[in-house]
Amino acid sequence: MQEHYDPRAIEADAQKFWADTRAFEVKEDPAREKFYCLSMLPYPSGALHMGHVRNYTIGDVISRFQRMQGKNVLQPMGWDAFGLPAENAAIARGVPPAKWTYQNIEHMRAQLQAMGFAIDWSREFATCKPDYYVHEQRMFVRLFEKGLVYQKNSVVNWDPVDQTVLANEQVVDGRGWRSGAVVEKREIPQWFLKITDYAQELLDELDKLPGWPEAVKTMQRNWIGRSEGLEIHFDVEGADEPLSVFTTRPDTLMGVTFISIAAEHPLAALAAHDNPQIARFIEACRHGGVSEAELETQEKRGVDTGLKAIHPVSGEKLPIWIANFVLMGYGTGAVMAVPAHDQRDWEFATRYKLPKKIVIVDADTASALRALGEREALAFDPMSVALGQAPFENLSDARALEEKLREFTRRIELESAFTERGMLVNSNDFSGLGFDDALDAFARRLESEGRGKRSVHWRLRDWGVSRQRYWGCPIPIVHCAKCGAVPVPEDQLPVVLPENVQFMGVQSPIKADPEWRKTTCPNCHGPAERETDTFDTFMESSWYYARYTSPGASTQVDERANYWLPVDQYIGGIEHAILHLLYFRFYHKLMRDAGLVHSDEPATNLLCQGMVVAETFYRETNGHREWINPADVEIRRNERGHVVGATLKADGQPVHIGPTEKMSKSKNNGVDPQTMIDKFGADTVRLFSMFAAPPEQSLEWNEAGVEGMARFLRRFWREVVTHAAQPDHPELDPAALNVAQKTLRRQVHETIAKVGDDIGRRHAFNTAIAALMELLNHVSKFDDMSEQGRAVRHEALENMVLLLNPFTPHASHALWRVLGHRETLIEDVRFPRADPAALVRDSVIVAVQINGKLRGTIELPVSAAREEAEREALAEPAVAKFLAGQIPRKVIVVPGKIVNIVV
RNA sequence: GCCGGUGUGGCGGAAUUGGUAGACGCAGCGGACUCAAAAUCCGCCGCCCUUAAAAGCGUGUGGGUUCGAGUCCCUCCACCGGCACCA
Repeated sequence: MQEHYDPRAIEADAQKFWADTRAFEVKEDPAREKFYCLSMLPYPSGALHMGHVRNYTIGDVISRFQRMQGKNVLQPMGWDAFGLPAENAAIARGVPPAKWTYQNIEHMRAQLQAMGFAIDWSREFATCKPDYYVHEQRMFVRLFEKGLVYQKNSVVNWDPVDQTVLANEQVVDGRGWRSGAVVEKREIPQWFLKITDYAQELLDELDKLPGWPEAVKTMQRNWIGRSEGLEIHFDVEGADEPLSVFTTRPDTLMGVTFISIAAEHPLAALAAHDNPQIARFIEACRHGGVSEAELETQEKRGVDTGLKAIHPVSGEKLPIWIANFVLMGYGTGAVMAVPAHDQRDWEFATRYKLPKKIVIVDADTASALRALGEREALAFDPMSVALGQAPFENLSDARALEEKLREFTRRIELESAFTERGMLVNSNDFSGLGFDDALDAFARRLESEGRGKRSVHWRLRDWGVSRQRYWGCPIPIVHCAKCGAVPVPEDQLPVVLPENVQFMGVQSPIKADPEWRKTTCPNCHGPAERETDTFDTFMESSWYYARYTSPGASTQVDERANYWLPVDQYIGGIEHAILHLLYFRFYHKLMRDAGLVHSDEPATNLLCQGMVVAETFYRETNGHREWINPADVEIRRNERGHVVGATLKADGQPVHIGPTEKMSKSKNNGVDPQTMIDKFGADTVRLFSMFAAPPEQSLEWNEAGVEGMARFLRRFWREVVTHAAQPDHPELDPAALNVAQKTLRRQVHETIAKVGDDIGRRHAFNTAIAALMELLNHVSKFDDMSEQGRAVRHEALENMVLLLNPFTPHASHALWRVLGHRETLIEDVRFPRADPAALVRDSVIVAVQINGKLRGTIELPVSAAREEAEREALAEPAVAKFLAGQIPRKVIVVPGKIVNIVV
């Protein structure tokens, strides 16, 4: 065996062995416990980036660890192959998207294999192949028949120069990224999946996912956004139809001073009819992007329509305004405005000098009002309060209350809305009620008069799956002049996307080609046209996990799915916390309801890993920043190790140090994993990416740190090889060990316990590796060459090889043989278990504090009683000095940890 | 704007249930080995004052709870992720 650690040779050897023995191909085995470990599938963008390396290393560590627990572990891999970047490459370089995609897959597969991931490659697929997406089209047709699919108009970003729909990503500062033209909103018919039919279940079942991070579940709950409230109908002067609004704050109904409607609302069009100023405002609202972030941060503006709504309780006439922050897609496209109790309405009302009417007071004020016991007090308009003249018996109480109300109204008038729940005032016979009673009372009143009803609203909107792009799965619909939209019959599926195409400009080749869409109607057999939109790529990534379980199945999945599902551990980026992970859960329920799978949820445990970041460097000329790759920069430090500057290696001239940011092309701070693998080997890269940060935090790539990992592996290699060259030793006899031998053995078993817990339960891979480094430090210092000394060392090294195997499988594969083992497939050796007898300690160090400050430590037998601990603590010289004769008031003893003396 | 997260030495991070803050690694400093360099090995390494010892300070800010707070509560600040057509 090699004396020096040579990653290139040992990694090639181990990978060849795994490939030759098909070590990671698995099949269903009901007799064994299964473990399905899934990492989010990559988009084949061209080359592996560090985010992939991190994601798949985490998955691989968990997979190999679970396999060492004796489980039947499935770890598959595939390609999320449809998407926008392939079209961009096609437009820029003239390569067809399919060809570009397949080339990328070839390259990236080889890179994944060079990382030594324990993947069952026999199950691999790319989502852009017809034998994958045919099942998606069939499911869509069935959902269409079930009534879970519908078509409606929806707003998109429209580039008026390129004459194309833009993705939100392609809109930069409200302009098209290629043309620079100001984008417009345009409504076009699009297909939707009724995810809202599953809103309640998607919400409720979050409670049945203890293995998902709280942050993700909270984000999903907020995204689904169930809210209970009232739908209220306001009559509109001169209109036949009432105007409906939904509110979660019906208690503020008597504080409504105007109504805001979206620019796309039918009443807005009505008002614009004979008013060019309103028409201009609506036109202005058509510019800018459609993303929520953009709409919510734009300056709040509006225009009075001149129309009046009638308050359903007071009969008051309320102005109707068009406001740019009201979204037609949310709720009813109209909101009742209560400026005194809603911050957004407050800002709008302040800007346009609309009245604010206070109808809620805080608990404090409420109890003061109640204490006065004057029913009439509740009816006062706090805005024009004059309690001094009110018929109160106790004048000083009245004055104090008046002062309180003045301050309250001043704050609402000048500073901000009062948005908390409280007690109703100034609200006719509803005054004096709290939130819940007010909701009941208003609901009863409005329902009896047919002016409203209780209702539940969801923030969640139906899933729009239409994309006006070429490189996606064709939507299996035929448009017929006579029969309308008709789904393609199942026996005519798949509708195949042509792969050998040429891009002329930016338009989708299947939209540009007048022939492709020509077909006959499946219904009437007359001439008809195919849908030329394709599916959102989230469609493919919503069910790929199920397809891995059933390679080659003629249906979407077969019975094998119910052996493997649900996924036991899912791993991917936190950026997918909402959209992908919600569609993924939704699609699983669709498959369940189609009888394809038996479980309710697709994955029981979820780990969201943080991103990979790196330092940035740049030079600035005339305000233009030229970003320099970290690999080309040398850091300068002072004698204390503080960074004092950086220079370009090529010319020695200084460069600026920028912030540490997510690796990206634009900041040129990406580090190529391939370069790292070539230089250090896959095991070192794997080890560093697991050591540098806990998995859910961001990871800062640092080449000096990678060298540290290489150093550790070299030391470990040398330790094992040196030990293996020693003469054979007798069997380890725990009873015959001296103190130093016993100590090392205890450290070995403590490390076994810690590493197993850190990987299996905590997913704290970084501290697992730190514990192994610490143990290597202990082993290196242990220079006992006696027979039992060698036996203890052997036990230590053998266990370390196994504990490291999930992280550094190639090195462990080789070192297992160095230690004389004949069985070659290390994955079939079980993960070590700590020997409880080896963990026993005789004494323990206890900290002694005075008033919570550390003043000394004492060593006590493990079995020491409280009294003994207290006595020893007070006798400790450093402690006695601090006490200086003071009498302890109280002594707190936490056995084995701390003694705190309070004086 | 809304929702979620993070903040600890020069740097990445550790402290798992409220109990010795800084494990482990990097960088730095000193030394050994060497003709020399690399590699390797040994030691030091939060800040401040100091010859040293000792004390004091210290987990983004300000406050609170507790015998005891990086950890719990409130406030503010900064940064990161998502916001429905990037994947």
